[in-house]
Amino acid sequence: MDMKWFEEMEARIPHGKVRTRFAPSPTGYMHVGNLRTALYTWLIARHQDGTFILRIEDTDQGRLVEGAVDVIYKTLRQCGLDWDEGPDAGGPVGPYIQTERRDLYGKYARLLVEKGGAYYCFCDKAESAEDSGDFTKTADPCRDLPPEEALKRVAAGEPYVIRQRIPQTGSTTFHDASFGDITVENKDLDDQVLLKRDGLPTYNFANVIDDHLMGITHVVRGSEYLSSAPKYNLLYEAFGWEVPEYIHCSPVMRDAHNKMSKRHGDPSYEDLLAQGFLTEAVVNYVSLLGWAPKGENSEREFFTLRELAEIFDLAGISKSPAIFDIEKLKYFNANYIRALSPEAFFSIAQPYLKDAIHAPQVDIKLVAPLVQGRCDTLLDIAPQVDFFDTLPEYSNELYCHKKMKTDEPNSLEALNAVLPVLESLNEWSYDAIHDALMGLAKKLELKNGRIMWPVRTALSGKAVTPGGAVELCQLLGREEALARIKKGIAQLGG
RNA sequence: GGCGCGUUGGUCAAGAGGUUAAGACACCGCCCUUUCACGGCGGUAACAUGGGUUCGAUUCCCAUACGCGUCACCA
Repeated sequence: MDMKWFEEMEARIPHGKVRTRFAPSPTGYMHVGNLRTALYTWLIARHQDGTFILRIEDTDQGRLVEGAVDVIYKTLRQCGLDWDEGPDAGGPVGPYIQTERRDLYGKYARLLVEKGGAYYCFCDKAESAEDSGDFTKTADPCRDLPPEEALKRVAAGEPYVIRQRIPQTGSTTFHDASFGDITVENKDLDDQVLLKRDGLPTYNFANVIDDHLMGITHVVRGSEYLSSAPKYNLLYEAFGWEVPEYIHCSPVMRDAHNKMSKRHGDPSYEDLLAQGFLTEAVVNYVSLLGWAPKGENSEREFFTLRELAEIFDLAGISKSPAIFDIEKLKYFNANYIRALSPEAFFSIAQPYLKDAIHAPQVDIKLVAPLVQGRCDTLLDIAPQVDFFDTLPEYSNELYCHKKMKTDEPNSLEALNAVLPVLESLNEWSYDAIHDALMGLAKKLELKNGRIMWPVRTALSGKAVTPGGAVELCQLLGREEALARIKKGIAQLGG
């Protein structure tokens, strides 16, 4: 055994700073839960001015999806989760793609056999993977094979796996940053496979090796790995390595019983963008699913990524699962949309506006500020502005509003009074229209609403519009506005 | 089934033995307003259950219930 090589590997490991890693399997898209794991992992690193590493776990070639790695890159970049080391960025402890590290794992597995922490197993799959009723630790005949004999059979080309040798007695205590100490009896742990028959490592083994070799100080992962965690300690112990801090996160749920999943039609990060959500809102909301700021910040909910990095604290991570609530996401999104500068909003909203408004005289740049404060998602824009292109069919009941004190007859009167006033306007500007309409109300000694409501109704054919009568007049342009008022008069029987 | 973990309003959650048990979303009401929305103000609504420990338990311990995870040569 070439101990020199192992020493060199050890020598590469950086020490002293916090190092975290996000280690996704490239399966095609980023679920919300994945995104949250990436976020927490990144936050832990950035909070302590540490290093964030991207590692691709692609040992399961069967599940590989074309282009999936690009989705990961793209998502992390969009979310602002920059990585310091990774497949593309390089770094001192590469390669950062597991299939490019495959030779490593066998060497470490054999090293572990020498150290007594593992053994060769020649059993058939069926022989040790017990599926009878009560399941206990496998009584593997290979466990007690004399080393020389095992080596001889390996040399003879007999197929084998390498299993972890777990003590028959005693117990192992594993520490997790949010779950605390978890103690299990060693007899309840089974001799898991470390190196598969094909020579590739299992996830559990590759993880430990890579995390150690990459100098990872904080391991963030899903709570589904909690039960296998004690075995990790035994592995580290057998190698004589330092155990990193573990942070297990409970899942993001779609409801009380099910995890969010593509299968159930739950949205991935990309889906959410397509549904008109802003990245910043998604990131902010997701950060709060399973984590809450402590102390003085415990009543705050809106945070930029920078602010999160500053205050992120392991103590705030929750042990119980959190249900993803699209309504609350909408609330965050609406707030982020409103907080945008008018220019920023316009550039984001432009495609949606262009898609919905084709009438040439309508200036979408003026429509934008009217809708900015009125949508939860970008998808809410189109249905609000559809009346600009064509006046919808509407019922005269729309003219009746109790609070405005309007009904069909007095709406007709109002429109009849408004028409000549607007027709005689020589300047079709917001101020001119506004003054004319308000002046008319005053002159007739009517509440503003008595004039404004019928006008807005005639112009839009809707009960709810972005902007009021004046804005709509201005945006529709003289010709179209007057035509719609005439249409209203006609429809009211005038 | 064994083992592990979890359980504060519909949802996200603060709280760490003594509190009128925060705050936010949603919901309802009022105000503002040329509509709606926004905004402001207010309201409804919670410690899974049973035993301990304690002068006192949402908080600590033990059961029970329910839920989730895991028990692969998948990750």
